Amino acid sequence: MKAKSKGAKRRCAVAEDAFHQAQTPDGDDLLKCSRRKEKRNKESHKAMARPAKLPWSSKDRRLRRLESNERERQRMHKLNNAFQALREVIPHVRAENKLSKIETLTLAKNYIKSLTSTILRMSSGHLPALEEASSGSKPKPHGPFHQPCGEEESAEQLHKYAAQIRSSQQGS
DNA sequence: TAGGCCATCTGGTCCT
DNA sequence: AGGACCAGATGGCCTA
Repeated sequence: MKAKSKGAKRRCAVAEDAFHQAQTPDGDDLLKCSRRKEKRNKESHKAMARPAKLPWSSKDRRLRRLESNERERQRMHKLNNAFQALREVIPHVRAENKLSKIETLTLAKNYIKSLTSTILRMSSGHLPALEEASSGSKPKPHGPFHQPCGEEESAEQLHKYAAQIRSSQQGS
């Protein structure tokens, strides 16, 4: 179990940091903020040879950076929500055994493949969607249904999926 | 203690 | 022009 409060704690720290920065008129002095910022400042001195054309003051830049950070946080939260939603629709995974992101993606991929194989087998390789596409206006060039998928591959995918589930359950 | 995973920050690039 | 997206860097937490 990962520390769930970490993000919030860090977020608070950062917000506080930003607050202090906003309070202090000395805009270029980021050294007091954190070791990370200190280090990054040092490293990026060369690269930070910013063109003088930037219209913003250092205070404005800071403000815009903070706004960007917040947007990025929200974006990542949405991404994580999507990951969570994905975790919840992958069957046979115990709730307390939270899948990592990479596990979620890999498991989902194999699950989709196995379902696709099963569907193809059950429909003898003739899916309505496929027929529509072939006779209709716009054939879809991409997608799992267009991958040749025989019995062996189907079994292999199912086996792969089952093995992953087993290993993820044993790993707890 | 090393390694895995994660959240966050950051600057660059793409897109609208 | 400004927001979205991306990838790299960093540091914290947890586990073997």
